[in-house]
Amino acid sequence: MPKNEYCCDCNIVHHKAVERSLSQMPTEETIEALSNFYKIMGDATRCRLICALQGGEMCVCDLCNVLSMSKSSISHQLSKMKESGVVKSRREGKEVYYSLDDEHVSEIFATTLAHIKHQKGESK
Amino acid sequence: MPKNEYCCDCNIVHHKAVERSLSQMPTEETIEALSNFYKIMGDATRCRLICALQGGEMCVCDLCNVLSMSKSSISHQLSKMKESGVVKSRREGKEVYYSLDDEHVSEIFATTLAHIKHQKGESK
DNA sequence: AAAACAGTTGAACAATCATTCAACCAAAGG
DNA sequence: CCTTTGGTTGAATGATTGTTCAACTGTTTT
Repeated sequence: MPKNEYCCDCNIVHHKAVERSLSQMPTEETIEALSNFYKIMGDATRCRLICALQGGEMCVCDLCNVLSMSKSSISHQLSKMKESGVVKSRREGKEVYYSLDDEHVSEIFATTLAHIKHQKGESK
Repeated sequence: MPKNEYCCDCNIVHHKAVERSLSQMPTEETIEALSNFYKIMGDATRCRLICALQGGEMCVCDLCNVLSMSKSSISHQLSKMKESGVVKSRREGKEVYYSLDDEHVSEIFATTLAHIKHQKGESK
C-alpha cells in the first residue's frame, strides 16, 4: 500500500479532520492580514505608543519624551503604524500630531489585557 | 533658558500631556506581556495553526498536512505556542494531540477579524 | 531486543526587523 | 534669503526569528 498523497511520511493522518480543517481555513489573504496586524502590535515600542495615544493626540516630540527614545526611531515606528491603519497624523505648523486611527484597536488591546491578567492569575 | 530635562532637542514639549501619558502608562511587565502575546500571533504559520485547531484537537502529523509543512517546523512553532499558553498538548500512544488552551484567543481572533474586514470595507 | 514510527530538539542559515546615524524636507522667524 | 526647528527618510548594523537538516526521544510492533 502506497503512502498517502500528503506531505509527510506518517500513516496515521486523520483524513476527515484534515479535510474539515482545510475546508474552514480562511483565505491566504485573510491569514496574511491577520498576522500582519499582530506583527504591528507585537513590539514593545509600538505597544507603548498605542498606550500613550489612548489619552488623545500627541506630537512626535511629546512621544519621544514619553518613551525616552530618539525622534528618528519614533518616526520610523509611527510611519509603519500609519501604513497599517493603526494611527493617523495631522500637521499643524511645524508639528505633526498623531492619534489612534481606530477605536477597534483600543478594544482589542483591552481584551488582550484582560486575557493577560486572567492568564497571570492562573499562574500555571 | 536651558533646554528642558527631557530626551530630545525640541522646545515645544506639551508637558501636561506628557505627564498625563506617563502617569497612565502600564508597567514595563505589562507592556512586555502584551507585545509578547502579539508577537506569538504575528506569524502566518501560527495563525494558520490556530485556525486549524478551532475545530478541535489534531495531531502534529494532521497539522503538517493541513499546512503542507514539515513536522519539524510545525513542532517548533507548536512548542513556542505552548510555552506562551496558546495551545496545550496530550500524548496518546505515539501521537501527540494539540488543542487551543484558551477560549480567549478565539475571541481576540474574532474581534481582530472583524476589525480587518471593517478596515478593508472602508478601503481608504 | 530490534526496527519502525510520531514527534522533539539544537545548530546553522537566511530573512526580517528595530535602532542609529546622517542627510534631508517643510514650515516659521528673523 | 538664510537660519532654526520639528519631523522624515534611506542605508547600515546588530539582534531576533522561521525553516531546514540531522540527530535524538519515547512509544509501539514484530
